[in-house]
Amino acid sequence: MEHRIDKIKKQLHSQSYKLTPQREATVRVLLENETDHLSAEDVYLLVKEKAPEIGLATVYRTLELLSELKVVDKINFGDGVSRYDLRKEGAEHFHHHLVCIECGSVEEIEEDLLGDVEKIVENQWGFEVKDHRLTFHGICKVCQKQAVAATSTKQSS
Amino acid sequence: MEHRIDKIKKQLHSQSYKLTPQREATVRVLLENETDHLSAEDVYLLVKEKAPEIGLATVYRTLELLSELKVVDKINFGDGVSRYDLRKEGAEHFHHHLVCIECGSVEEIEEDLLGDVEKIVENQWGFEVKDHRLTFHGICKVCQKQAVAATSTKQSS
DNA sequence: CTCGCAAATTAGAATTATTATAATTTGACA
DNA sequence: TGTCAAATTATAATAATTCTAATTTGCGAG
Repeated sequence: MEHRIDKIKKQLHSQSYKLTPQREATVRVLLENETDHLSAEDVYLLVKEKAPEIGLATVYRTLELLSELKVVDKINFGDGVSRYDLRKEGAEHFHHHLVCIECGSVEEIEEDLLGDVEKIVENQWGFEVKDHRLTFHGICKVCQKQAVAATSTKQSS
Repeated sequence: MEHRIDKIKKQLHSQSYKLTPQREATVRVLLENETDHLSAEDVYLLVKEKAPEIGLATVYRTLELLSELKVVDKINFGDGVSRYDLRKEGAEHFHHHLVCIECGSVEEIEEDLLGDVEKIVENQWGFEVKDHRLTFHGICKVCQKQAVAATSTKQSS
């Protein structure tokens, strides 16, 4: 983890930003909750545990900054809040998401599934793709099993 | 257009909702601005021209309702506002968007480019896809041309 | 036809997320 | 050590959306 913090520190310095204690605490929270899709408020509450003097506005500003540096991506699953998601090291593009409409769980897909599609868009629409957002809405594995279980219970009773 | 309104009316009735004048005015605005990706506020202002007595809350409720019925899709391009986009008649899935990071223009892609990708997700992740959101961020045709023009001007001067 | 009721609508207040402001603090560097 | 820009803080302001309570609408029973 220290390695990744170091790397982010260098990225900041290369743009002449500093890794202040508040920023470091925020980054640590993001690293520790990498799979969680935290909202700004969530991050704020978690950071506050390590650094109680931090202000909400600072968290917002830090997340904004990390977003500019492409360290995190800001996403929106349709509820009114922005969520902030760390990019994997060296990832060129944003990863994809599977959002379950039953239980609300969010799964991530690292693989880039869009190579071919991007080529089509570039060739056929003349649009130079820089980044993408892809989210699938549907039923996750767990909820599918539960649905099957519920059905068979009903039938056998 | 009347045909499409009729169809929406039937959809509403099938769930025992009514097509009130306010709702009809809202639907008309959406139909007349089909390519525009209006925000709730935009819709409100346009509806107000035809039906000045309408309230903002009603517009929100109507858009919410249309969203449930899958007549419109609620999208979010990362600025803080939700936008509402009519589905094409009979479209199973939501269409895709190309958002230009230079000029902010939004282009739509009707074709379903994700058939193969959805199969991969279903087979490999066991996730039953019901719908998707796909947005590409990049440089549109027009801005690409302008960039080229600017470069060559600079070189020749 | 009209009465009553449920659904829909209205204006405006309330809530939530986010951004701006102005004063204060911090820390690198001369 | 003193200075100065950058960063942070608390708080106020704004923007988007939702809630509330009172009022209106319009269909179906009588």
